[in-house]
Amino acid sequence: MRLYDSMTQEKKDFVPRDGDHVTMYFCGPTVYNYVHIGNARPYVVSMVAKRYFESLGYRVTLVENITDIDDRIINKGNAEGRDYREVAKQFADAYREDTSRLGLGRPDVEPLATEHIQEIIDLIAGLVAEGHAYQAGPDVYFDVDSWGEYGKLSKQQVAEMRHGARIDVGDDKADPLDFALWKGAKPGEPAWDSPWGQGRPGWHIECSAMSLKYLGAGFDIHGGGRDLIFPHHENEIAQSEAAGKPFARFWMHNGMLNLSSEKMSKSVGNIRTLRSILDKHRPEALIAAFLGSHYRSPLEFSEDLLEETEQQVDRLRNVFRGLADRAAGAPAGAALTAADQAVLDKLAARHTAFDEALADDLNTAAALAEVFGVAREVNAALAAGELSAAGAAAVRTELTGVIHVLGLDAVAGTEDEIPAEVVAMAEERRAARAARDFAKSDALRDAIAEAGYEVRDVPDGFKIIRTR
RNA sequence: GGCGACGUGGCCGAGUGGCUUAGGCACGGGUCUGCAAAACCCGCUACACCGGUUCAACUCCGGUCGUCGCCUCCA
Repeated sequence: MRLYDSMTQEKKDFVPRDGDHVTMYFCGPTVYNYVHIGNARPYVVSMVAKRYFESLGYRVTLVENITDIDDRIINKGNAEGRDYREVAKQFADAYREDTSRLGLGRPDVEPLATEHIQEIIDLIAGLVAEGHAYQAGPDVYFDVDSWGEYGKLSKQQVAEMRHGARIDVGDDKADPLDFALWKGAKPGEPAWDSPWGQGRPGWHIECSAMSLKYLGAGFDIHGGGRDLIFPHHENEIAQSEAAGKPFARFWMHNGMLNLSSEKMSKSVGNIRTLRSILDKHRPEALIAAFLGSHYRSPLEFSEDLLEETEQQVDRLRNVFRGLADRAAGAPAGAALTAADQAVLDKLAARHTAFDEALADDLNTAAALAEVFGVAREVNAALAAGELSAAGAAAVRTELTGVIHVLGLDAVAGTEDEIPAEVVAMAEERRAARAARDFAKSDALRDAIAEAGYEVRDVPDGFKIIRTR
């Protein structure tokens, strides 16, 4: 596979450090509020990347942290008169709940910063001992000047950065670029004991400590949003490598989401939370919206986009419905016909193209196009009656595997639970149609639609499907 | 100012030096249907602008215009 690396700014052949084992770390959210849809993109990208690697036969360990100690969490707690832990717990739970609704499973490890204070302290102590960090008052800072490679990821010139840098009043930094590894606690703030007194970890250090703990030095892929390149990832590299730990081998950054017309602002109402989207749209539609463009491109996010992808997933769902109907009652061990084989051959070619698309820097948009190509070919074969029951079953099995990689498993689900009253209305409608009472028939169809279902007339009767 | 993206047909969005009609959505015309829906078939077909390189550029190079992200907390 070829994977773009933000460090070298080019696509490189990806070969895991450990043979058949891929190690990945993605920066997760700081849980001071419900996560917004922007937070969902790296989540989806990482889970799809994991599935792709697994489809290639690799074993994958994906670590995605949850930052549960941070100024914003503390501030929120203070503002609401609650303990910061309560705030962090509430939104960490909400984050897991919201992302789980996407149906992509969970990362293998989801470490919390507050459960790795010792690892963080050990890492900082090492940096202090090596002369890469220093204590200043109650705080400990990383000495940027001591690390010659600072700026190598963001391509920022240290001298340039100093120009525009601001020094916060009250800081004891020796250099405006130095960043906090450990923040001394002010009265009333959450704190842990450390060699430098009571305090809490700075933001960047947790990711270094936890990625190195779970994946070891020189792990394969570190990902996150583009906006994390500076300072977050730059700092992670500096503090990790200065501590003698080679860091990530590939840097994978996803593009930002733009909210059309609605600028993401701090004012609470403007933020599009993941849960608000999922309350209104099926998770597959959101996933399709993300996968429809390349992960590195900025994505214009809108209601129109979601409505379009709702149509797309409906299309895929219809393929599976058609396949399931055709495959029903397939006799075990039935031989495939030549026509079946022709369809399977086309599918195999699409599958190859699908894999090749993903092998090129995870080009999900091109991969998805192949899936739609299959949809057209399969529908055509179905319409022409060229697929036997056994053939349809074989196609369905193969196609299910393909869409699984993209996390679109839900479109393969064809088992809609239809309420008895809806079925009764459909039966009544059938009778009305048989009696050529089309006014009544149409009224019943409207009533069924009202109930959230769609009735389709098929040769031997009707078919009911759930709409949203 | 520094770093980095990007400008593709009605919309979204891949991609490549000389056939990809990418794909989806929307739209128009058909087939099917009592009418629909779904599905299939057909159609609509682009590459911001100006130069240059080349037998050949949407694709390479240079410039112009425009949009955007980061440089401060941020997925």
